[in-house]
Amino acid sequence: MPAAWVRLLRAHAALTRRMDANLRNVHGLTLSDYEVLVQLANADDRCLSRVDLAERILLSQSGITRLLEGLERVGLVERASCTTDRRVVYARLTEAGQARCLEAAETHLEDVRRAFFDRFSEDELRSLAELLGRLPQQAREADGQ
Amino acid sequence: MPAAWVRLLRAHAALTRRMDANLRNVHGLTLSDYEVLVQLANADDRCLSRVDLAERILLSQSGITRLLEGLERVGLVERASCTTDRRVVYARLTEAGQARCLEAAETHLEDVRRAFFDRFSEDELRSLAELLGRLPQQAREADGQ
DNA sequence: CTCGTATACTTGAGTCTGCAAGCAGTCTAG
DNA sequence: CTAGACTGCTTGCAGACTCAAGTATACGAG
Repeated sequence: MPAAWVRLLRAHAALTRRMDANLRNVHGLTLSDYEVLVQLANADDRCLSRVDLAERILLSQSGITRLLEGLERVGLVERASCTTDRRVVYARLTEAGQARCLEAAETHLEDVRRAFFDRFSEDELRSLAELLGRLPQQAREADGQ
Repeated sequence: MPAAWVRLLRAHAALTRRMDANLRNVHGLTLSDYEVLVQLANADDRCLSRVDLAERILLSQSGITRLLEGLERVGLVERASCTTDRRVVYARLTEAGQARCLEAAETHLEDVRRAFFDRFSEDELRSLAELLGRLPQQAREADGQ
């Protein structure tokens, strides 16, 4: 029987491919694009700094810069400066971004439903989440080496 | 509480980064490189076709071709032709490849131990593996849509 | 105030990967 | 036997991501 680690690798590859392909085809968004939109949609003022974003979706800072470039170009996100620290450049979700995020969520949540809710009971889902939560969730050492 | 899906994404990102970095630093191998070596080491005759390899480590065929280019260049893997079907080009683990795979395994298994065995009991590990195994494990539709 | 260090972000260069197209070998229907 | 479909592999191109270096701003010690 393949070990948990191998299955995690495969499940990740299989799921992200499927979900990314669906988001692309239906909404013209990458899975990463979508993750950024969701993070912003859930943030205070729909506004987050590059650094925060990088931490939340586990991407390097330069990755975030370039990802946002694309989203800014198509008007889903806009730049906003911080009044108290001029180094930070907020990424703010626009109205269009909010709308697109909601549309894409339908597709994505349907994928998540098929992948998770259709295969597990509520208890199983809770326990899967609990177990996965014990694995490292951050790139940097701090959280559990 | 973050859902299972989010935790899976993060755990994957955190773990692969850590493990990939270790393999690179200590042995000059990518995590993908290592996975290929392991698959070959476990295969009959230490020999596998490109297609088989692609399926096993969930990479596209072109990805495999280029990955093997690198491993061939440094002599860890060699090409071998198939007597019954001249389309297939086997990738065969060399002695050097076998040796390198064993060395790298030490580093990698230590990482796996820290990430998994130190955090879960045997029962928990079994149940994590079982739950993960119910998620799609293949890119193509067939296995569970 | 100012120098040194730390932080937020951007940019350049390079790597890894996938998709689509192409080539070569295989198989099947007629 | 042969035309057409299929399979295994490689290649051109483009995209997404990282690392390292660079710029601008902030902040603490003296």
